[in-house]
Amino acid sequence: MVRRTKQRTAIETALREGGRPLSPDEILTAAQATVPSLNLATVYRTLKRLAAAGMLTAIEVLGEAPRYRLAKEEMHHHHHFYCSSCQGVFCMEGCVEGLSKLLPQGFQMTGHDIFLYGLCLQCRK
Amino acid sequence: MVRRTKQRTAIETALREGGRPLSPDEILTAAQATVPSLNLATVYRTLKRLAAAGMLTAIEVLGEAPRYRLAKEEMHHHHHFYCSSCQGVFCMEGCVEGLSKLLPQGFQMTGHDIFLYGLCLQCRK
DNA sequence: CAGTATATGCAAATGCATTCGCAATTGCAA
DNA sequence: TTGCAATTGCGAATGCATTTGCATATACTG
Repeated sequence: MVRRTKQRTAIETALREGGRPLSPDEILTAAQATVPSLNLATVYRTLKRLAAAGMLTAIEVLGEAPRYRLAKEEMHHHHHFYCSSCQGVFCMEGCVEGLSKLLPQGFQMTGHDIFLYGLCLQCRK
Repeated sequence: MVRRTKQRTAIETALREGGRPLSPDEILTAAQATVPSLNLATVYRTLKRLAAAGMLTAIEVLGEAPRYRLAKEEMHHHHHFYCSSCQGVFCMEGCVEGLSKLLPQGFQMTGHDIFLYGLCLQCRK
């Protein structure tokens, strides 16, 4: 039977209110504001449980630990922005046209990813 | 003093003739056609040396080992295609317009990456 | 051709994100 | 409130790409 613990609540709250995909460490830090004793292993266990329940989506980042987000917030097609100052990942609405014109002759495209790099609003100040 | 050994020659040849960015393992396999005794550690040592000399560019792949390519072949702006069947990475010419319209208000873009996924010509057959 | 510093192969070591074992803790049904 | 199974924290273990130590092999100068 699944129990509702303060660590799980804190982790899910962190994910829900993060406003952007979070790395396991970012989740740990955010949730420790509520449950200081929280352990990284527990974060991973909870992420795994959420993922098994299909409630979590992973966002891979080039050369870094993946970021996680509640699936329902990640549902629609969109892309990500990576802040090279704070290492944060942000979601961006919309997409672009004409990607298939990049495709080499005879290749078949099933999907795509776009990553923009730069400075987020906070770090730009 | 730097020596020209058959393993280095084989590794550089593999990179030069690969026609696409290669992973350390792909480089190992390709170069072993010439030097069967070649060791993965030697591949890494050679890649490191090339990188230190600025002759090598790394292409990060989501959740996988990076691919490497001689810098002069990677010079111009372009993007990559990942074949989900053979795990190969291919270069694509060209780029797309309108990326900056994705940018959230107040964010500053310094660069971008585009990855297309699908099947390469070989795997489609 | 000999001498030696550079390279190699091998296996062991690292660094890392992630997972596990286990004893102690804690929700929650009765 | 009680009892126990689900959870947790902790440290040790894993899996992985990559690096290193060292004895052996080899390229290259003289």
